[in-house]
Amino acid sequence: MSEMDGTMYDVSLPHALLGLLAVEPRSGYELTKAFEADLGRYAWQAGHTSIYPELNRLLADGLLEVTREGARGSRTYAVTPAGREELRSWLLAPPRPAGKVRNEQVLRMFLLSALDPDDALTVLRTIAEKTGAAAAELRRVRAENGPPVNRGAAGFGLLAAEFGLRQYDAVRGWALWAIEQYEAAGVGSSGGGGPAAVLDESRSGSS
Amino acid sequence: MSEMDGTMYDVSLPHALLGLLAVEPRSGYELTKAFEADLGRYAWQAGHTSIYPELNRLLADGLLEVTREGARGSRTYAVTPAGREELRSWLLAPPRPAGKVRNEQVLRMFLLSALDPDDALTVLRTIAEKTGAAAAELRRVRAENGPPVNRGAAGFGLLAAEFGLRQYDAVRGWALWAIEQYEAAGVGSSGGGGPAAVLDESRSGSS
DNA sequence: TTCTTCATGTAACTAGTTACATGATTAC
DNA sequence: GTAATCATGTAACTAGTTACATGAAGAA
Repeated sequence: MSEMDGTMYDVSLPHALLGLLAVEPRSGYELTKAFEADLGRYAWQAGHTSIYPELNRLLADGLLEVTREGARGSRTYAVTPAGREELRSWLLAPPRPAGKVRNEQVLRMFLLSALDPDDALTVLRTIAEKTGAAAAELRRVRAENGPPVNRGAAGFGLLAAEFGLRQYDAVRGWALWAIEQYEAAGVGSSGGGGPAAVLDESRSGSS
Repeated sequence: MSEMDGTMYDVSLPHALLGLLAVEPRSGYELTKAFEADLGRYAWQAGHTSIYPELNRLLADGLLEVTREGARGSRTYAVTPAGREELRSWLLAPPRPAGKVRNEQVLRMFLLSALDPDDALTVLRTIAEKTGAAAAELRRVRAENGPPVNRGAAGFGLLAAEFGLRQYDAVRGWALWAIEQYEAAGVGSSGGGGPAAVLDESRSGSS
């Protein structure tokens, strides 16, 4: 094997698993669902094909233990003291500057300035609309039945919902601001040319 | 080869490159720096070892062309009409629900509920502090010399800076909110026990 | 008994990183 | 001439995805 000497784990899937299991012991199958519902929506995604091997690795490393073997071969995992310590030290350690970011949504936003202004406005309006709807939906769900998901698992759902909400609002606010900038620059009515240059002076007009 | 029939590209590195080059033709080296400075900070990261092969692929696909060959073997790439069209259709296409998210920072926040409240508060305070400082710095830089980076390349820097700012503020706001929740639940003074359960009722106290 | 869901796994592939390697140009 | 930076690349590895595969348990 290669799970050796108590190693670094600067990766994150293992910590996501430790975190979910620290809140509440679960089986691999349940973890898979948790990723689809909770974590996967905002923070980290993983399919069962990543999860199961990782669980076995964490087990071999002594960070997890099997607390129950149920029907059709299911195993319920719980975090060991060593696992708790690993999670704690990872969370308390200073994350590398700004952390790893790879967000397709954000990428799309940034590439807007490469589009011609009319297209950019279309995209911005869609973003504003979608994030507005998503935020409203989240608010509705939360108001109706408290923590939207994971009701049994305490704070997780609350923190996540609030974070998602603020995130949506921030993105929507940005989109609306960007639309204003474009419109103030006279796009959409006066045709191309002069003042649009504020946000997009260097497009070569090609194609 | 395998760059065949005008294919799907639901990936994103190629689009990031097309986007940057649509704003302004650059060499692979310059793109690498742009990823470090601009895009890489918020949206997508890539090292030169991913970029160069990808440029060659896009070139072979006819989405890019070499417009200049400079000193020590440098090639300046520009987007072809086909490339512009590819970028445009990708940006206008409806992104898959919520987009791919894999953000380590966000993961850390979510796992907070797995920590005991005192540790969680420490992390939250650090987050609030760090994002506050980052936002202040961004504001300062922007106020001083307009678009912080990429001054020659038009709107990109402006949109990015504003987005980053709102993002920082949102995260900071969330962290402060979360701190309030924990404190309202009586953590940090009254010791563990009763009301802390609001945010963390199910920690099994094990170890 | 058939279909669905639960529950786990392997194999092949894709994307991206780290480490290694090379050479040209500019600054001192 | 020596060091730093510009500029590109290859090879080996890691992480994660998709497709494939299996079987048990419960519902119809």
